[in-house]
Amino acid sequence: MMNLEALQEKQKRMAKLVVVPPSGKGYLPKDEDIIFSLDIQYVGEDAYVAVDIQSYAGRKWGVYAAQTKAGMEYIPRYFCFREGPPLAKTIRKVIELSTMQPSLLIVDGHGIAHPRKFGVASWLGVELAIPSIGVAKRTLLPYETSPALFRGSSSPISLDDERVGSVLRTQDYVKPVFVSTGHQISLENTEAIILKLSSKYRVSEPIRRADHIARVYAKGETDRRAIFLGTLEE
DNA sequence: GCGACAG
DNA sequence: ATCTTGTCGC
Ligand SMILES: [Mg+2]
Repeated sequence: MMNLEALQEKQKRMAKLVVVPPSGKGYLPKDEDIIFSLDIQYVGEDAYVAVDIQSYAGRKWGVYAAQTKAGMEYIPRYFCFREGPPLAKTIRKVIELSTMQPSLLIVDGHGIAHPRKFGVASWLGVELAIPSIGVAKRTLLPYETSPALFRGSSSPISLDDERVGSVLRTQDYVKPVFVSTGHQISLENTEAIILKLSSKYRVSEPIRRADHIARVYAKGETDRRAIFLGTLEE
């Protein structure tokens, strides 16, 4: 196991570096901007990472996948230290090999909707100095009101009276997802982007593609729609 | 002290 | 996240 008190201090320290713009400010997507959407599947401590690449307008550039190691064991609230390192390592490699520079990262987990305002999306955004969004399927913080039952409805998630995220309904009558700023993007734009990308299902299309490829790779299989990079060393 | 707790 | 069989629905 690890020293959780030290990791907690690291989160508090790094959380001060997170940039949370007010509505109307921060990163604003343009049609040709590149979005990296990430997911990981695990086999023990082996992490099978997938990076979906598409433009904001929807042009698909493909999916890359690589195998590396989890940062540490999974402990709720310390998830950034498990999934952050393998994501960062894979993203650096994909940028190098693809020549594509992401303007935005979409992460399967929370941003600042976290007890110390430092979820994995924030960790990754700060680490790479790239705007990031956190989208989770379950919340870590309690919330008062549920959003209306229609696609696009949202309600607040707060921490000590500070707005840190939203419960967002991405499909009519379907369970909502939980979105928050990761780094350098407003909650308003975060909601708009996730809603736009979740046109068919509860989970956004690019995250679904990343999830699928990571799953295929973890099973030792392959898929012609993706580029498999093998094991990342160091 | 006990249970909950993103993926 | 993973473990697992069937089942419902497009
Ligand atoms: Mg995931």
